[in-house]
Amino acid sequence: MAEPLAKIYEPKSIEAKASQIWLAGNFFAADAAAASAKGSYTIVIPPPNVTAALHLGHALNNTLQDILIRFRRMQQFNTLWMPGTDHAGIATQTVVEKRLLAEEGKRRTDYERDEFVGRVQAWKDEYEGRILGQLKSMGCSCDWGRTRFTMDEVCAKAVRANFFNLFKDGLIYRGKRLVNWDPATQTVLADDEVEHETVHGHFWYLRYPLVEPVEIDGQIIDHVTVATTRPETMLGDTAIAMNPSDPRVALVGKQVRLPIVGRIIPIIADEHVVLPDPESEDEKAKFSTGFLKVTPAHDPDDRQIGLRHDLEIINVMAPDGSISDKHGWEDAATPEAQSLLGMDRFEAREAIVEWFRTENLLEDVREYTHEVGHSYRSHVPIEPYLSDQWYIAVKKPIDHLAEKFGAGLIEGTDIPANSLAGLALKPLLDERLRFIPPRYAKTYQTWLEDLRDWPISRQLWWGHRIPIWSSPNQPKEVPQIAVRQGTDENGETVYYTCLRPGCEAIERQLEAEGCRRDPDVLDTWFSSALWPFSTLGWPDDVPEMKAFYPGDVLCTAREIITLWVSRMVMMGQYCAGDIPFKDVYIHAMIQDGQGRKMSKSLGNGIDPLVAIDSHGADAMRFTLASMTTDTQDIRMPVAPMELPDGRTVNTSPKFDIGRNFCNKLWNASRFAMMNLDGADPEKFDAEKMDLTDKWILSRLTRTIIAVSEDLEQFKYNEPLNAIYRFFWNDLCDWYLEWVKPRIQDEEQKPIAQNVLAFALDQTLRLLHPFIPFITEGIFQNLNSIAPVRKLNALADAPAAEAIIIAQWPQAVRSLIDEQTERQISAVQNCIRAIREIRNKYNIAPTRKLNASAKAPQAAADILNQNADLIGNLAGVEQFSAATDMDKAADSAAAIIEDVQIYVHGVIDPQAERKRLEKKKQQLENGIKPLLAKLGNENFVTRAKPQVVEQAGRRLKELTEQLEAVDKHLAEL
RNA sequence: GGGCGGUUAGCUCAGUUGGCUAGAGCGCCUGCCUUACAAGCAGGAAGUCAGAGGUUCAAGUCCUCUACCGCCCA
Repeated sequence: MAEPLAKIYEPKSIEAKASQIWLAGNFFAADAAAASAKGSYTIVIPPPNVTAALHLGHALNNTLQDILIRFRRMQQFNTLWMPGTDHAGIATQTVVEKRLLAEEGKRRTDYERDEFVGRVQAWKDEYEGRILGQLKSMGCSCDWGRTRFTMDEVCAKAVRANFFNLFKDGLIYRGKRLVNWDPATQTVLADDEVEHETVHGHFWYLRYPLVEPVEIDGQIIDHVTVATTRPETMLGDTAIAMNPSDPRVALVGKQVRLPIVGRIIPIIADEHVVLPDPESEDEKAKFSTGFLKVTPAHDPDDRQIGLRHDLEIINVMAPDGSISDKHGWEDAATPEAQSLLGMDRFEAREAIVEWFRTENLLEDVREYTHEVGHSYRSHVPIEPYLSDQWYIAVKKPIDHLAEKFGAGLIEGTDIPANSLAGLALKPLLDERLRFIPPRYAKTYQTWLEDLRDWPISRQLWWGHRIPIWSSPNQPKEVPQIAVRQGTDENGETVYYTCLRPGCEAIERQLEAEGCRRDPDVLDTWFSSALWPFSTLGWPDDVPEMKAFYPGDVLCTAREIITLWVSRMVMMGQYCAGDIPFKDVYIHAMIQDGQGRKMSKSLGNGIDPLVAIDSHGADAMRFTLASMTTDTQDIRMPVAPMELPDGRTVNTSPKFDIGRNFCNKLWNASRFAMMNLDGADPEKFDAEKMDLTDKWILSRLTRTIIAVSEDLEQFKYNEPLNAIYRFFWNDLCDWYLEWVKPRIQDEEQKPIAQNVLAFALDQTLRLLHPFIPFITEGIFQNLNSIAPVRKLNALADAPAAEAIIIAQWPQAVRSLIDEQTERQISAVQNCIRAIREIRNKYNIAPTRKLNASAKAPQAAADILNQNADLIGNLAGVEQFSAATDMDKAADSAAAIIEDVQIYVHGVIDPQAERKRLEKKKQQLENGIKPLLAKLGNENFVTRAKPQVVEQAGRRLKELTEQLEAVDKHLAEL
């Protein structure tokens, strides 16, 4: 026999107790060999970054996943929730670099590569531990024994295998492109790692002198004026472009002497140049001078112009964004140019503008607001930078996949069905991949349709090192390697060799032969893309792949749809031959009370562990789930609160919702169990159930149906609301109150006990996915007090050693009893009416009253039959109803539908008049629109007949009630 | 610039295929420490459904436009 429930609900102790039970039972573990008639159900966790501890958004994300996995586990699927963390290349390296600089004053380059990686590894170990600890505190029922990390051996093997396959299929290539360069972290970024921010900047109008003045329409022109937002790039200008339809087109072919540098550059004609038009709505035309400085090394558009006109490419910056003549700028000969070397790009901007001003070559400065790309990690402006990078060809057909996935372009796109982009797009179009809510499918589709090749190399030290060795000499081909020929930065022939995983001997041999391994690492998303199967052991032939792949649902935030979801689908198809999940559930973003993102810098974040300390893990989960609808934001007011241990920390008063609910559940369960002593299922007789028993079982059944259907559809707020209403408003407010006297009655007791035990059991099971700890704790006690919960042949709650593996409630539809529900509803209305009168007349709760009711025969019968129910909850001693009941002169009256309730001996004419006048007003308000409707011939002839009939019936009812009210008023 | 959300009670939000008097929690007001629960119980007040127009017998719900707030993408 377990201890009875503690008097006070204490989340901490119940959390510890439940965790212990789950751990001891090994209930989270998934067995690839297990047979389940239902099949398997798999979720892979979106691996949190090891950059930092989890925030409330993660708490939401993982709560929702845990709800799904616990629901399916109770439905007896073979469930796997795969946990793990992500190495988050650039993000983690950046935070560690910042910390090293702050704490030790050292930069990355002050360390050897291995040493630095070791420091990041230490950070990772610390945060991985914290993150997994947070997840466990939240109650996440992940299979912890399978915990993976994107850079561990198992995942690394998958990365190597996939890279090799892509390379062998010719999908990985070396390309020289203008990349999104982050000068702060000194790495290339993919397009979607660039954030566009509005910047209040300027257009500077710079005069470039012509080598020889030109006469156009009698005017001598000795210079052209270019408008630029980035004057510092002028050092790398290699042409001036103008639109061929510009009236000054005679200038084409002339030459300009580039200020500061002295470089002689041509004026060329290119359609790209926007003609000036000060009146134009188009910003570009408004600010344009008609002359465009062309800097192919530092601007994507200029790069295109440069390619069209075969212009020289002069890179004037070092990788850190400072002005440099060491990276492709060879004519920095003038003292002015020399003086700029080494300056940061923004310092150089100022210096150059100042130079133009002093030289009287600065024609104008105009304010200009525009969007500028910034690094999503370092937040510095992106520098378009020409460099060699590894790319994945996303729209290239893959011949050997044509048979499986089809070939040719997907209709309406330029995407071959058997290209990587096609592999990701097709399942959506075929409706095999589904987004919830559906609107997010568009984000996914548009992104894939506009996709460009994916740059995968990153100039970082923290990540999967690119498995390519290069050499000027062609290596000997063996089956474990793939070789491609290319040209290096200097145009020399180079052989790129890629190796399968597990060929360390060959690697050493290649290096001994002088092959150099690529120093770069892979984009983090390259390994994340493999997560749904790398974690299971792909590419090895393991039982886990057969048992748990493809998975079922991915649960994530919308910002990650393009970065991650798309790439998982792509690689799932390419590597494992199938999509990694059927459903993508996109949940809301958590904001603070003012609708701002939670962030460290604003100090408005909430640590899940703090919420657990302040309110309990179940309370946090309850609140998060109850706020989850399909909207895209959740506002969570943030307020500091003092914890028992003295810390003042951010939490949210919103968690009160969950805590109050848990407290209620605790107390109601405690009360129920206090009364379940000696409960014996053998003594249950369905024939002896009273109206309240049948009613609560009917309500319970409806709740089971609703909750099950809602969870199938990834709804969270609705099922929780349904249980809330059932548990609090039906079970606690009414059934428990009605049970109290029955427990004292030996005849009634066995019936009430069994129904109560069953209802409590089912309520706990329905709640378990949402609030696992408290339900487990109570369930254990219930197992001791009433080990068998069943209602003979009517319904069964199969026993289980723990609720986490208990069978999900089965709806017995025959228990739904509409007549009973209507009858109880009439009884409740009667009770409420009497309570209202008690309240209005300020009658002490202890004072017993007499009451009567005038009602139609059927209603009168019900009320008479259930007079004790009314008596118990309304404090009424004598009650009787009849069709011809007279209203005693000293009684207060209430009119509810076709029933009139009289409460005797309490009349206060003034108060009574007030009440009745109010009721009259309400009735008139209801009657008015009905009269208008029914007086409208269009309504009567065109609305559905049952609607018209209903309105007529309603009008009759309300009119009768109004007559009754008038009668009572007259009698006062 | 393209796309997507939101605007309903003081606050935070529900509201399905258009159809009885638009709901909940918190807060507020009144009365209760009633032997499960004051983190509670009983009762109550509170809404021009952002604005304008349209479709319809009927619009919080469908359509168009406007305003404000926010997100994603370029």
